[in-house]
Amino acid sequence: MDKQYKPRDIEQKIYESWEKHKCFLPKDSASKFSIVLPPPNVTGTLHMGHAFQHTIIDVLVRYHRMLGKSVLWQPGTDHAGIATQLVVENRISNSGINPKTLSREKFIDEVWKWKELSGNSIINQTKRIGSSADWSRNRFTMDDGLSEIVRNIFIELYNNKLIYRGNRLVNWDIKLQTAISDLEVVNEEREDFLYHLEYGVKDSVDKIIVATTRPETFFGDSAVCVNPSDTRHNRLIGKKIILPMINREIPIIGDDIVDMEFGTGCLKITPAHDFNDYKIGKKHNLEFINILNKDGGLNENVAKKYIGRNIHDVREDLLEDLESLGVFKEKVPYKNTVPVGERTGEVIEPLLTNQWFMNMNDLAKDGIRVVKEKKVNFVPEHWEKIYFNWLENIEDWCVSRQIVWGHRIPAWYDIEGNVYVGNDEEDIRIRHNLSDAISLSQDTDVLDTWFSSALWPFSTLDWKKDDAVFQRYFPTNLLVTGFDIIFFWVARMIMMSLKFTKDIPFKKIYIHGLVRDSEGKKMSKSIGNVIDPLDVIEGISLDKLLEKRTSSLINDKHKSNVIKKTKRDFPDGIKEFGADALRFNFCAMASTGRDINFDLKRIEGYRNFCNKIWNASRFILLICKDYQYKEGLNSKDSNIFDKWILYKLDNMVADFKKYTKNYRFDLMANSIYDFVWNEYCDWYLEIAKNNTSETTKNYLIFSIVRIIKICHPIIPFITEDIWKEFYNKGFVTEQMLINSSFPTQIRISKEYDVESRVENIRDIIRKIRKIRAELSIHPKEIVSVKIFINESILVSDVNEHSGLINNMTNIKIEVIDQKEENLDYIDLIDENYTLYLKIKNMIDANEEMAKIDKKITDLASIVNKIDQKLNNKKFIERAPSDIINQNISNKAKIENDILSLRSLRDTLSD
RNA sequence: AGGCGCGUAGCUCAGCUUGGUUAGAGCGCCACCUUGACAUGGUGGAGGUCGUUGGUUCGAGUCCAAUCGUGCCUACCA
Repeated sequence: MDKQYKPRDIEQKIYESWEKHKCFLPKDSASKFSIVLPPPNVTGTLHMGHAFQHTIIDVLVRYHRMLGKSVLWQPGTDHAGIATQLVVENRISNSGINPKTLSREKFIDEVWKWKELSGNSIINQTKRIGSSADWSRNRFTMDDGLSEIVRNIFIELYNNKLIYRGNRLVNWDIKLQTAISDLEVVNEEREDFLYHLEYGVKDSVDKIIVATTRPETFFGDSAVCVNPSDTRHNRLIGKKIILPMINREIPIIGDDIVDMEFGTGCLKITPAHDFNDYKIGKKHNLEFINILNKDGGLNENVAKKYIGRNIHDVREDLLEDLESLGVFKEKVPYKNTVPVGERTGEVIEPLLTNQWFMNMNDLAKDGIRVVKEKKVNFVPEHWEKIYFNWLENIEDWCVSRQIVWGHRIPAWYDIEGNVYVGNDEEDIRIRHNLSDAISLSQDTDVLDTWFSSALWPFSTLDWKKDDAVFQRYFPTNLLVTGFDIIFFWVARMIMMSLKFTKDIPFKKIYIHGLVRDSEGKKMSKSIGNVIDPLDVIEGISLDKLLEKRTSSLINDKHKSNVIKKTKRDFPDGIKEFGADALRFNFCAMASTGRDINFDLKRIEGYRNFCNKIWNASRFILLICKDYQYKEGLNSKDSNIFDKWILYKLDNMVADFKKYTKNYRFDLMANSIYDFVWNEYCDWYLEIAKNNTSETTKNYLIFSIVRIIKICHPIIPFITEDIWKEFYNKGFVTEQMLINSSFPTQIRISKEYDVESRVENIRDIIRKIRKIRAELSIHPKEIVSVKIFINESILVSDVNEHSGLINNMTNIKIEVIDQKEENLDYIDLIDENYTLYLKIKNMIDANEEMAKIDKKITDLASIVNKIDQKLNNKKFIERAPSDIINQNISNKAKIENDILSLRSLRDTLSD
């Protein structure tokens, strides 16, 4: 083995060998563990969120696999309708062709071509972080099988009257020219104005002033609304006004929805272009006047000179015209929130269109019920509130999109516009008894991407296709995902599974935080603060990083800033840390919080940890070079440290179990880190150096193998590689670690008080080291130490392990049977023993005495605090006795320490 | 406007569910150490009035109330 661990040399080879040996396929076993991967977009490249999520999943998957279960991790990708279509349109544009000129079929061909070309790149990246998914079952939402399920479910929902077609107001993105979900709309706060428009009232000298943020929609107004109890205006209710330029007469109506305090107290009503006005329009039976074409151009319902102009460009011109007509009087500054398309940045227009909707009422009720009944559990639990809140206020889901990439809606129309829903044209003709003479054309819309995603847990698990697979792995055990798609995805999967499989899709939902940059900002290509997980694994030079980060900036203004920050944060680029370090880091960060700030410094720490394990293994291999390992442990010859490390390992196994159960991967990582480094390497291995007996060798191999196994789910590459060495030496029998079994507890007998005996020895060593360091004794100086002990077991332990103590502290220790009176020694007093160190004339006494005085004062103040408690009558009366005793014994211990320090001080002052 | 998080060491975070040792970890910092697994290392150390105020309690980082700061989500008054 190399002196240093080099992830580059091992990771890819190891992954290939796992695949070659088909290690990711489910084994035969009575108990199962199954999980579906939230399918990433085919457009995507692996980002930190994926890497984090996959790590968490993979830890659990590997753990359960080592428990001998039949583990299925079902992977796949999502076709991501709009996102993918945009990417492909861009590609086509870049090759000099206008994508709009391509036929639907040709365009879809192009998408498939592109999907084959790059759609699988994310899968290859996923493999780099070690995900042990069953790639033989890889699925894509547009696969034939999945598409068939999508169609069938649509048809069934339609036949059940749960899907219907309707003319409704939807969020329209004029750039994409499609409806989008309100979840894809972000509200942006903008400094804007309230525009006051003054209309003359017909057959009256009265004027009425409306306040609006969108003057350009006045072409679509069909009423002006005032509050009936508003004495300024209510007498005008029932009269009419005439809209300027288009000379349309519209009524003044009354409704107490109008806030009298706001603006002018008069509200213009545009039922076809505003969600609130839509409701008012329905209520008062107003005219719905659409003024917009699908591309955002104004239609023939507006004044002639504005026909064809884009609604987002006309405001200034229109205001000028209205001003000259004396209608526009003033504008007042107003902070407004504007709906903006998440993908395009374009202001979203509510638009009346024919769309397909899914009635969500009953589905939502079932979705709420299974979580309320704890059949499905959120981890952490509080996320269920978010889930309930959404489902309780759910509206019908607009499932149609006016794009071409996706599952085409299985509906056909005859020339009269009658709708027929069915599998294909032939199916429809048979079902509805339509002759070939009637020409049918299919709906051009496709389904919202999330429609097929909602079916993912059962559509990928061979629902209605392979009962054995479905029965075995569905429902899945767990879903791991981010809180940002609880609405988009989690809720819909639950509802659709309940509806169609009559079962929940998963028992638990582990919601993880969002990975942010080290300053807590969301990682975004347009901000230029993205860290690519592959760059952390493989490393990247500063130049390349700069290029990456500046190439997709939305705004060139930021460029210099991005360059400056990147240079500051990564002066030498990013070092190569390897997938294992990245994975360990993700586990350590996976606490209950909502945000995860990504800090490269921490990864470096975990890379070092990997190196530590590497070297510990290497050390053991060196020591046990020609050793014949004997399965099983010979406890007769083992010493207290051997027993102690077994005991600690048992705790480790128990911890791991506990932390997988409560999904505290951060505590899991910390507990492993602490044990391996601070107990195993710092103590057990150091101790073992002093005694390389056969028994010890056996314990060394036994213990490191357990550690490698326990660590494997988190850091699979390095552990598998080390395993190979152990396998070659004949120390383990299973050829591959991934197929080995997870350790169970040994439950070592408690006949020896191993922990406290080892703790005593460690304490002696720590005390000596500490005083040596504090008194600045050079490490090479051998110090004579005597120890007087008043506990028999400790006498024998110290005698037995005096060589060890000597080596670990560079002293010469001697156990004496009465207290030492020689003034050349300084003494350290403990409850069970007194240490005498011959270092008096090696040090600067005054300096040391000052240090000791400070420490005595500190300890005295703690004693003081405890005394206050103990002197408090109420404390003695009401506190439980073990707490009181704890305080008493604690006080005694500190007083002992003080005594020891005083005595040390006295010795020094002599 | 409501809802949900967060605020603990220079930085990143545990600890709060179920109140009780001298509040922990990693990184960083300081000193010393080229000790034969590892300098991606070893030994020792410094550093915190737990955002603020009040309350409950014998006892509060932990429970309650208020408040400030901060982040997110949902719904929005044109």
